[in-house]
Amino acid sequence: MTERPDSPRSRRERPAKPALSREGIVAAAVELLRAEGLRKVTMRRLAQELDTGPASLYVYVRNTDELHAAVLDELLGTVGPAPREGSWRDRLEQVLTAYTMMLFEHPTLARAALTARPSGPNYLNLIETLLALLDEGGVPPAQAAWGVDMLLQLATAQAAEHSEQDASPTHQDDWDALVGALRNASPRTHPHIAATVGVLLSGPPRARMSWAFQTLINGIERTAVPE
Amino acid sequence: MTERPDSPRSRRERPAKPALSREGIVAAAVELLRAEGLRKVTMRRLAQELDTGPASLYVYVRNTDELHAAVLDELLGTVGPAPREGSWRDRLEQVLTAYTMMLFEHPTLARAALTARPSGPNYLNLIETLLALLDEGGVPPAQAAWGVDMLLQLATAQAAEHSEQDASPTHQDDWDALVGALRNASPRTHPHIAATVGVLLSGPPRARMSWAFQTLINGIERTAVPE
DNA sequence: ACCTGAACACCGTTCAAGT
DNA sequence: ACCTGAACACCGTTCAAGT
Repeated sequence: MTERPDSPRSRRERPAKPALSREGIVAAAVELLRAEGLRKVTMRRLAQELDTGPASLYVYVRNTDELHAAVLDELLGTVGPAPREGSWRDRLEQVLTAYTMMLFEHPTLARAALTARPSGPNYLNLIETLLALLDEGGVPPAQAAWGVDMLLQLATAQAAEHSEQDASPTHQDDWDALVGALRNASPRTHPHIAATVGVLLSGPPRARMSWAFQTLINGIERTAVPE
Repeated sequence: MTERPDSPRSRRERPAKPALSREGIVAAAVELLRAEGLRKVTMRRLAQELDTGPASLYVYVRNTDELHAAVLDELLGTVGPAPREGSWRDRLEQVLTAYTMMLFEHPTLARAALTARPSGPNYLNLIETLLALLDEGGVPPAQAAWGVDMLLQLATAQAAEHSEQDASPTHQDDWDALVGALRNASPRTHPHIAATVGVLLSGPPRARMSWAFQTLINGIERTAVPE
């Protein structure tokens, strides 16, 4: 299951030397992300892809983090608007799930998103959608406002953590080590772990994700913001 | 406000060439983290600190991620046991806050913790403590089990995101850009953002963190796990 | 003004060769 | 067996110099 670059030049036939521009750079970065993953979206590699030296990119992009944030906002456009059917709760979960799924495909991007917050139009639209749904559900505006932050954080963290894509051997080993440690926990020193280890590790990821969103929504509904 | 290595050899006088061992390596990594931050905890730099070549470390540590996970578990020992005073809710929040604060000092480590889960004894103890407190609060075991995962995820994500330490100019600029974008959101296209922008950005970080923990605890208390 | 070659100061990881 | 020098294949970012 190795990665295919798909085709080094897609979209158009790439004229000999397209003029540099921020949009062009970001577009090339997205293309590169799709083809080879974020780990390859480096200044040097991107410059190579654009037939120039790395220094040239710094005219349009402050640094690597900013580049990644721009890529994220671009991908956010993929998520699409809220569905029209179902309860506000279901629709809220659907939007969050769609956002999470998009990030699942690019775990490294999710990790970046946790720190470098995007501020592009697509991110704003997402926030607006979430606020509107919470409002529709009768959640007081203050709780909705603080809650949106948590919902996005949860979605991002889920993606950064559980990403199935990231089947790197190390990741798997870490997980196995944790599972082993939990299973072997002594009932004497760690009674609660021993008693609950079955549930601790149970449930398909989808079910846990759904439960997580509902749990957080329930909390947001019921927890007043300090005045 | 530049970083001081404090003193290249601390603790003991460092004999000419201490024998390599996993513990020695991890200890040196923690020392290096404290002195210069996780960004400097690289295989090469660590090897240099230990007077050897980078290849030698690979005998004891699988790779950089595993090294970071080991460092995290080591720091977890710092967090200490649950307090004895106060309601289970307060104590739960205190433990989570202590954990978060520890991670706040090392944002990069928090980011790493999101993916490379530790499985050392200190991590197990933390899980046990959280389970015990939820149990004391009468939260059904299944909800507590899934909830612990979320609580740790939230704490980690908070640290990775809001870390005040990470006052890197880029981070600040990103944030300013987002604030600007929210403030300028048109009431026509983004009515909910426009109406709520005050609260969206309000509140001291501590208050928001506390609210976030309480919100999640409330949700966990009230949301049944699918059978 | 805009662009970039070349350099600086780093990385992780592997492996053949040494002790 | 255990250890490691040296190499491979990369990084981000800066800046003096060119057009």
